[in-house]
Amino acid sequence: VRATKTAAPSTRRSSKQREAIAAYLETAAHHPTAEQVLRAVRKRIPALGLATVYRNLEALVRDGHASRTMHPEGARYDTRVDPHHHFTCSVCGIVENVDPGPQETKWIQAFQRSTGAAVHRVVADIRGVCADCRRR
Amino acid sequence: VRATKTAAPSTRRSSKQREAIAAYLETAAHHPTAEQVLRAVRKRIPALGLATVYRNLEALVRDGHASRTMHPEGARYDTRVDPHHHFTCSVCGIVENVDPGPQETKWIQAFQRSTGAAVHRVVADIRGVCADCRRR
DNA sequence: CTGCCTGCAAAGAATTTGCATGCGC
DNA sequence: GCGCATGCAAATTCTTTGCAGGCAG
Repeated sequence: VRATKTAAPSTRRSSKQREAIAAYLETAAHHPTAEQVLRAVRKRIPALGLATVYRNLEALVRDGHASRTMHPEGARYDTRVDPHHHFTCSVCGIVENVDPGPQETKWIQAFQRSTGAAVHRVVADIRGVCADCRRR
Repeated sequence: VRATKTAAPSTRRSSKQREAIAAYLETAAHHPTAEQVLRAVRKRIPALGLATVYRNLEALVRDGHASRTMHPEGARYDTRVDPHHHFTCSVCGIVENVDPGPQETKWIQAFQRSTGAAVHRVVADIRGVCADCRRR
């Protein structure tokens, strides 16, 4: 019986839980919350605990395999770790990835020049109505 | 004794709490959290309750006098309600407002044209190191 | 074996809500 | 006087942590 400190799992060991969570995140396009990951992965591993989901998501983020973004409703996870943005439709609630554009790069470069700051990362939260919802 | 439902205060009535909270937010440049607003305003109104702060901040946001942005550490409030962005220095933690630039407008226009979506709002979360911290 | 990882439950942290009281009108 | 906003405390929600046992290596 020794001191414990149940932090995020390291990358050393595999477990079917870890693999299932990572696999689900790969296929999930909707930037799921931890709750949604739990419900989805429980279809394959019914005994899965929420704490395990959080611990593994934390590890995935720490190791650069996923990213975590804050929404008003809570944290959302995503396997895209390269620079990109999010578009949220205020009608249907869908969250889509948006690639950076050349105009955006120029904008950031101008910002760096004028302020003297060094920019490491830009995440834009774009809100509006998606094409599908506009048609209705 | 009647049914109650303590929601955000309406705009009809004034209270010194409400005014003090709004006034502080006007002068606060650091995009304070609810906790920080509480501590600051308590210097003038020691009995101020945290729930009152939350309720009034909610009302200010609802009425378009303030905006709420999610940071990994929690919600932050700001009196700027026109389009703008946030730059967070990862060294000193300061949060600064960033005005939209012409390049950014072009970027969003290109996004709307290519996707067919209608964009209502864009908030960029820019992370990096500010000029002051870079000099050290 | 040995210790990392899991599941469950309890602890924390942030935010919201219920109620009785008091202030603004 | 009436009713809305406040203050306090309890309730919620989201996330993290403590343990004991099981599985991977």
